[in-house]
Amino acid sequence: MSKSKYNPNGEKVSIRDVARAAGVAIGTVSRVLHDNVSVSSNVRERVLDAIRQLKYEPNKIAQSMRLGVTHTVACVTRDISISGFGTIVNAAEDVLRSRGYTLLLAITDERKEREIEVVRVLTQHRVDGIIMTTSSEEDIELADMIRNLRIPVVLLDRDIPRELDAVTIDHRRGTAAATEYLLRLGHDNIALLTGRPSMRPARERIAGFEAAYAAVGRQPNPSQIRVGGFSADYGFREASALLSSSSRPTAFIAGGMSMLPGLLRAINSNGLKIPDDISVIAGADSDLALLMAPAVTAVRWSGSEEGRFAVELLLSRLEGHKGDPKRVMLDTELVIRGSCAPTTKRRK
Amino acid sequence: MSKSKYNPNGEKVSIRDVARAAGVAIGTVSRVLHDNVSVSSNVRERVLDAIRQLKYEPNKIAQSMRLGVTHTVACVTRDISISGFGTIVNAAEDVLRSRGYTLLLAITDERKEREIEVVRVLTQHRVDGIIMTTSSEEDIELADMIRNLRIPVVLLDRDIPRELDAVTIDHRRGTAAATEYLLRLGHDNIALLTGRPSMRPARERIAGFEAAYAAVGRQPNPSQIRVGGFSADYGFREASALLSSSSRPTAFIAGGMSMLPGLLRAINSNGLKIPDDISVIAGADSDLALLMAPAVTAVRWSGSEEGRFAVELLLSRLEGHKGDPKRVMLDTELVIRGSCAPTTKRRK
DNA sequence: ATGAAAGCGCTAACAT
DNA sequence: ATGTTAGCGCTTTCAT
Repeated sequence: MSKSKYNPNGEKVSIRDVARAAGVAIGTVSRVLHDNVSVSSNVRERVLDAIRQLKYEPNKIAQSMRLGVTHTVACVTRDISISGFGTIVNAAEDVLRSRGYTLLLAITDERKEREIEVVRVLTQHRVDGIIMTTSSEEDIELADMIRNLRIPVVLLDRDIPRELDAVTIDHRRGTAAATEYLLRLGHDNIALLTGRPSMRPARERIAGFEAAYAAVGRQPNPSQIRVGGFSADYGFREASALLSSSSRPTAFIAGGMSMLPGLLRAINSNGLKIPDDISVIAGADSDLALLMAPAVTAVRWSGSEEGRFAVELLLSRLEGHKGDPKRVMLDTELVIRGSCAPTTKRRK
Repeated sequence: MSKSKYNPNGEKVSIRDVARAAGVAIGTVSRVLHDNVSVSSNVRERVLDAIRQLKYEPNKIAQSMRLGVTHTVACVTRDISISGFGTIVNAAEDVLRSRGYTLLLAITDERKEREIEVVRVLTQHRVDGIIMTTSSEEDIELADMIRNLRIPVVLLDRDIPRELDAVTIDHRRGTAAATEYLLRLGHDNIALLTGRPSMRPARERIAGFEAAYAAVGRQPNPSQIRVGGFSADYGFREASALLSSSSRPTAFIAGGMSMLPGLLRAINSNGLKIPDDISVIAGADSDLALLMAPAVTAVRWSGSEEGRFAVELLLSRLEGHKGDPKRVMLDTELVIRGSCAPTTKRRK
């Protein structure tokens, strides 16, 4: 059979083997592979047959080498065991695949050294572009490294470096709406748990929080704004501390993707009941928020859109689009559920 | 400055540019790159300098071309917005990175055509190995396709094709323990919601379910075993149907990674209370299970270990290990929380 | 210790 | 319409 004839050891079959089997030159094989017009249907058939016989798969490594593009895009992010991130990556993969790209994934654990190392390796792999979150927008070394990249980069929920495209979330409006809602329910001691202001999502949430207070002529108590990290553990620690402090908040805003679990743990272990003892708003929606009893009021946006837009921005650059940095900001919506109660109704 | 001298357009810098800048042959540059002994410290320094000056990054595409390996591994899975899958992929990426590999990710949505297409593309990218779940262990075409791959494949929670390495989970024991526990609480009408038996996790759960019944000399009612899919939606639909059937179960086992959300939705919308009206066990642990009030009793295993073992098996093959298929089965543990009550205590 | 050169698989420019 | 060939960046063998 032709397989043993032209590819005796069952080894890797190359375009050369196909050419030999079809009795044509390799250039011709390449032509049929790329639907190039100038090839007779007779020859085309023979080549296609040989390809099937030999189970030939074009070598994209060699193509990349020759063409200077790899048709790969990397996504660099903190932790995809957080389902919000998974949703973004999922959506990104979907549109990338449908456009002929393959996704490389790198997890950074929000650590700068990892981010730098990982981007270096991706550069060596000659990915065509990168979609990423960074652990800090203030770090010069990080910013320089990204800026000096020779390939387009799209930021996820970051807006520095300014010269890059980015898709961001309107956390400011989301958090303002959440705060306003709590204020209207009579809460005047609201705690905001979020990450470090060196990251946009935290900055924006804080700004929204303060804006809502300002809109009613007040100011939040700075000690009720906790800005140490986006992790569930941080949420747990700070919530625990606040709950046992003398000025215990009557409401919490969990300003991060994985902060609600930590906050709930703290509330549970204090034996508090939502919403009777304490009101809660999640700064990101999740199954957990939706399915708790009572369900948790949440600031919602579409992670799928976030992923999709990021890819669109990137692909547009890869297709040669020049011009100023593009920013896409996604709306947020306050989904009111059962986790907040008016203060007047509160027992004690 | 040397940058403009040797790399005038600020374009891609190659080993040739480095060689020129250092005044040596490209072979020599390659030698210092690979810590090859035979290079004088004098020359080595000059080369290293040039590399720094030019910000040279070796081209892994060219290396792959030359060496025939890409140092990339793909993970092919259903949906990483499910946090259980994210945990596996996270862990896999971590050990891959630490061993010098880069992860490619492909999402299949559990659809056969996608699995086939995606594996073809990954083959073209010449990934060194693949870690994957398949949508069916009975599909001949799928099995053949995987078997004919020229690279090592490690299955995640599947055991067919038999000739492949795999890491599996002891769902049988986990589900048996869950069932036994419910039986001991007095439940005799337990529903099992799980996926199609063409996938190992479903088969094993059913087997465990039946084994636990058999151990007390009974048999489950076949109509209480629903085996149509692993999705939250499926869980919701079947749970809803069962809850409004004449022989409403007194307990549910949600046998899948994302089935608990669906089940809880159904229970909520029926206005039922856990555990008073209905007992629930999750077939996989999650934040949701942990943080519900009451917390949901769950069958737990380590997704991180699953990901890590899968990579270890794969790397061992990549390092040349021959021999029979290796199987690693991870233990499960029934974590008892507050979502199950004895039947005698049930109101009604 | 270092240089020179072949060749990995492919595409595209150039011949015919 | 088809064949031939240079060259993408690299590693490694063979000289020297």
